Amino acid sequence: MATMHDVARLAQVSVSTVSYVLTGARPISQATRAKVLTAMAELDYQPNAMARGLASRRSRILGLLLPMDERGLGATETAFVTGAAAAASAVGYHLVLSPVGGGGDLDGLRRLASQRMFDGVVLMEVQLADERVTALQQAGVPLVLIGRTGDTDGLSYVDIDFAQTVREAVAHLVGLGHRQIVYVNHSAETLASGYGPALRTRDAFVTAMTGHGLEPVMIPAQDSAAGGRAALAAAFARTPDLTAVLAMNETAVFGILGELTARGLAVPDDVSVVSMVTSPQVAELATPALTTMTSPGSAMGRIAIEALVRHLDGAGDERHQQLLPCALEIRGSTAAPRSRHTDGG
Amino acid sequence: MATMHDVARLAQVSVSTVSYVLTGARPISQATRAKVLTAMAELDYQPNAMARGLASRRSRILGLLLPMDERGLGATETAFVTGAAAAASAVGYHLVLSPVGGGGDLDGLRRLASQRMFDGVVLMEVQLADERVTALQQAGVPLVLIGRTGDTDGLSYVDIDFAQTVREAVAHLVGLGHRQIVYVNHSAETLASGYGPALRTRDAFVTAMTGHGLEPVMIPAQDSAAGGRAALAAAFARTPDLTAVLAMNETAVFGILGELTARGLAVPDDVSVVSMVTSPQVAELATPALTTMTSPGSAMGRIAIEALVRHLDGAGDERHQQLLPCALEIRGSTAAPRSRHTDGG
DNA sequence: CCGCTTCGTCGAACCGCTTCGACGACTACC
DNA sequence: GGTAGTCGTCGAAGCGGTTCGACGAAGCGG
Repeated sequence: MATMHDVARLAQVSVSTVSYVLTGARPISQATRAKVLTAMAELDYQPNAMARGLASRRSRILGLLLPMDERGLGATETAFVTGAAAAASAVGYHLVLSPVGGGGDLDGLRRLASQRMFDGVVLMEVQLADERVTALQQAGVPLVLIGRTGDTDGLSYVDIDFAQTVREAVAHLVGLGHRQIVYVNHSAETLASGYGPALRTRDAFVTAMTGHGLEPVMIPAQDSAAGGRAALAAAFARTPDLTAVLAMNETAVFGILGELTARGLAVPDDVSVVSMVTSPQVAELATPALTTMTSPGSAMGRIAIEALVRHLDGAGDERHQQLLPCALEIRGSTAAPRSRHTDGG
Repeated sequence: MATMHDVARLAQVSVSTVSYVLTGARPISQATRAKVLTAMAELDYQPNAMARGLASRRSRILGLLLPMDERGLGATETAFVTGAAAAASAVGYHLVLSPVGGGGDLDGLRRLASQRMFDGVVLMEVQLADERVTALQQAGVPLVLIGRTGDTDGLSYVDIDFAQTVREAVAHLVGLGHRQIVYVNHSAETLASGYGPALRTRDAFVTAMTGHGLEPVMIPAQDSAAGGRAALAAAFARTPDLTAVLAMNETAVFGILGELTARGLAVPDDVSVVSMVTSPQVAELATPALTTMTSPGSAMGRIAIEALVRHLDGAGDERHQQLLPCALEIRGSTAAPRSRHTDGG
């Protein structure tokens, strides 16, 4: 491995000159620059990342903190992670995937932050009240959240615009003529734990339905196919003439579809289904393919990283707060309701 | 941020003594150790990762090189990545997710390797003939492959035992009484490009079927639901009385299921389906849930990292070569064939 | 009681880069 | 033509650790 000294010697200049050629921190004449560049090429020189990081106090490494308690990432999260990795790589940063124990491991987090390995971090799966955020802030690490806390004062975040997403989804169904729409949310425990997406979509659903003069019927469901089945059964018990299901639960939605088929109901002729915050790949797995509110997973990853890097490179300490809506993608699982009951109620 | 000097001053010892307390490279008396530890606690000292990396020439960072050309990772790859991240974190290493341009970007790879940022790397999606492997070897980076090249001499790798996996899958179907089994593989282009899993399962399928005295019928399919549909149509054209499908293509298998339903055929009563190298989460999305050869994604990630770290920490330069079979998990998509043709040919 | 190890600690030399102050050589302006 | 800036370059001092050689104090066999 050639070092800067080797390059300097070969080019007959000082080390600092080599450094300035590399960083552009000071002007260098064309002639000198050429000499140095030639020497670098000849020696196949690559700057040592650790040395650079130590001297400049910038590691050019970003941390992606993800909770590891869950049983694996969903398609949306995966898209987010790869989008973030690609974006980081594109701007010359490295991205460390750092699984952190869910919640309890605050000390571990602080230790991580104090090692000065990360120039900044992206924190995933933020809860409404999240002590990790304050821990990280106190450690002085530049921070971008995915999701957001209740109080976002002085914080940078990127999140899904759940209100807008739900509004559009409901508008789509109502526009098709649906009146009996049931919302299948995450489980009651998840709601109770303060999981932002579940709470925000719940509120948004109530608002949207009420706005259309309709009754907001909501059913919780476990994150599993069985949970979806059970939820659909519960939905029919409560609203026998439902014609549409809005689901917030990638896993449960397939159970819903299965249960629908088992009951001899066709999608979309008897019941329309919209799956929210869902990736196209998953949507295509169903037959018919699911109409979804497509999650901007990869874009969110990119935007989060770009915001973080902008904050690091630029001197400004502006906060980046952005909400991204999910895009309605109409596939085969939604249609006008078959006029079973023309006007009853 | 307190430094080692601060700790040394407070504990009234030299910096090197503090270092020895930390690394254990030399014996330190109980009394001194206690003084140092107390000082560290008082100052809330955390060693600087960059400085340590520079001085020790060990960054404690591992690279996970994944091709970024594809449209996102599947569930199996995701499990692999998270498994690797968890394993790295457990042994005190960091894991950098490094998307590298597929194939052509050899120079970028070399540059990456020369930066000495990674103590070692895990290379995913290895092709049968993969120049990235030699590039990395020449750069002198400790390396573990996921998948394997044609010639694995002197290389460490972890891969799926495709031969064993296919043998078990076929045995399962044959054991149920199936005789007309069609194998749906990846696309012809993928085969032609030298994609190991596709080639190895192809060969294994021929061997397994021939071993049972059966004819190995194989159909390629694009990696999409539509591809699965087309493949199934082709399969029926070629083998009208097929009773079982063995699929090597997580995406296509859902198209196959859809097409089966469209043709009025029930799973598993009319046609049994086994999906290979598939995660349980995906299996549960289908109705009925798919019988799979479950991919050991997370375990592979863990094993790869552990092998790499063992190689780094231990002095030994033994190679780690390991094949992991997929486990047969019987769910609802396989059953004995309905005796449509009792014995016909 | 002497010479030899072993133990515990220190000081100093790096690791390979960035960055600051200094300085000679020009250019520019009055 | 003297003074004041720029420009281009150099030397040296870090950045915060690790690690090696050295050395005094014990411990030990003869």
